[in-house]
Amino acid sequence: MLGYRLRLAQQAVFRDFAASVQGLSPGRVGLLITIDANPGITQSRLAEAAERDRSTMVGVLDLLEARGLIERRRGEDRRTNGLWLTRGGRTLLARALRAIARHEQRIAARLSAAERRQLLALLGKISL
Amino acid sequence: MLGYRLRLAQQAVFRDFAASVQGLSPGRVGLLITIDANPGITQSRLAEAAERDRSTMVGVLDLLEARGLIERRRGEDRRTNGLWLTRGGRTLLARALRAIARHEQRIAARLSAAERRQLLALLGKISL
DNA sequence: TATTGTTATACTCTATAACTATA
DNA sequence: TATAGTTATAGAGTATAACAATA
Repeated sequence: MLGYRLRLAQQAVFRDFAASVQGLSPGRVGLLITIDANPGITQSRLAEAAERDRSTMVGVLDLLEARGLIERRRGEDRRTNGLWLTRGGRTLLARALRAIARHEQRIAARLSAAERRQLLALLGKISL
Repeated sequence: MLGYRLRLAQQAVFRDFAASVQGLSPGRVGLLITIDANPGITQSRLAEAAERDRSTMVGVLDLLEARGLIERRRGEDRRTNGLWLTRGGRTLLARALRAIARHEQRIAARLSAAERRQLLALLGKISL
């Protein structure tokens, strides 16, 4: 029951996210944020941060690179690729972050400030 | 933030579910429950109930049938297949439901009764 | 004409194993 | 030997389009 209701709520929030941040899933935004905060991060360390296999990253980064959002540059350790946001990537990330802020406000508007705090606290207790 | 925390909580609960109910995902259990409650339900109406395309059902039902959990029987409207749980399906469903009850108790144990009610209410407010 | 189950096909997201180039 | 990126492959889980049988 709780798991089910949790999933419904998560899906509702996800739908709102997808509708407001077009063309960038939560996971992709997370990658862009991580790269933005750690310019030159290698693919493997990004994969660790996202808790994904490094082989999974390859295709995702291929897509982000093909869309002109990120750049791979060979590191001084020539086995590695450092990752950077392009100008376009920074622009899109900034736009996505504004959309996410509006999205959060829309979700938060369904709750009072106290309820929101409560919900976060209760979710924290469950997320062992 | 809220969406993210929601996802973490949902994943934590899902992990506990998967660990306690081996070999049957929440979605599959839902199908067995629906068939159990509606013996002879057709594939298309089951698909509607699960909010999936009827073509998606085919493969899932093939698997459940191959595992001997369900039976397809041609309906009097000979375009349709009626679905029934087999004896093995009923046994496994009963076992899964007991495991789910223990799972729910384990999750609920992280919250007081009042907190649990609160959480359900707050999730309801979000799940528009 | 419309519906049911099915198939062929495809897309997303994920992983494991093995390869290559470097270290 | 060990690591980084890559490729081939696979497996859930999902969908759309088209087809045969039936209504």
